[in-house]
Amino acid sequence: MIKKTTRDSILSVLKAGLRINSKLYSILKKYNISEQQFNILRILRGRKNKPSNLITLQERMVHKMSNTTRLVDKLIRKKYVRRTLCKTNRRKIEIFITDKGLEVLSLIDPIIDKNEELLAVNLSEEEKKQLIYLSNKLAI
Amino acid sequence: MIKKTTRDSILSVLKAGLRINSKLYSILKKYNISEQQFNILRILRGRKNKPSNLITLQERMVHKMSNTTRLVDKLIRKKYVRRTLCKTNRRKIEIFITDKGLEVLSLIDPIIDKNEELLAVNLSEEEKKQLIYLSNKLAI
DNA sequence: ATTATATATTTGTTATGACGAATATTGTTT
DNA sequence: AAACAATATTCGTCATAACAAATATATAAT
Repeated sequence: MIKKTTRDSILSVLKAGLRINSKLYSILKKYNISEQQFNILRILRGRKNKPSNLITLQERMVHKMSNTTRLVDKLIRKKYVRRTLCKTNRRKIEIFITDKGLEVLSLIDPIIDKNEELLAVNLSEEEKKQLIYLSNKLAI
Repeated sequence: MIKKTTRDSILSVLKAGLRINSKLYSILKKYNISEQQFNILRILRGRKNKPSNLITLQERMVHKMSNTTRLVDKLIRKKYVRRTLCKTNRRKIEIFITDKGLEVLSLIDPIIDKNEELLAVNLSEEEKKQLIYLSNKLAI
């Protein structure tokens, strides 16, 4: 018989994750950008001018691998990223964030930050550290 | 400037939630049942023989409201639930779990339980309680 | 009674996720 | 070099999520 605390700890984290997800999602929606697209833009910015290929992106994405090809397609259509063929290895593509992509990020970032602060407002600094520690030990 | 602990606490919980999700999903997939369908079946079982309508289900579902009508459709096709019209209020439908639905639950339950225990294996009883407390304070 | 409003469900549409197959290129083995 | 395996990406398909609109019934207001 499974312990109630076991089940509840998993359920609590699952639900908290869903609440976070839906909050961030509702913000990004206004900018006509999906969470995963946002995630890709942030990864690209983080890599400065180093090019990224699809596998690099997939590895670093928060969410499960979806269809990164098509996610990038959508970002290209919005002119937030550009894609070129890798010259040394023609199987690879190289993906860069554009100035327009950086702009939209700088627009969204402070709003996400503010909301993340709101999401965590009930936790003290010590509690946040504890939560990081504990949730990292869950489900690995 | 947002604190690293704030951002990390949210990211850790988000990722832990995704890990839980993907673990449970991969189990249920083998039984050709989605998480949300499983969730509905458990809710129905929990309500014994009391009928449930769509709104009851929606309120209790862990995941965001998807399309409950169609989820129930799929469960009916598998003969795990049945649906009748409410006699006193013809806007409502009444949904019940069938014996076949109960059977499939009793098949899956122990496997889910075992995996939930595995997911939480690195946490002590005290830590689980702490995690429940902290994650419930996040994102509300 | 007629109109308006609220409730409960269903349906249509678009976008995305999951996953496997297909294609192209590169690297390795014989 | 030919055959084969490994790597990187793209494409096809189906299921589901998100959301809006439509439909049907019930309740309330005039």
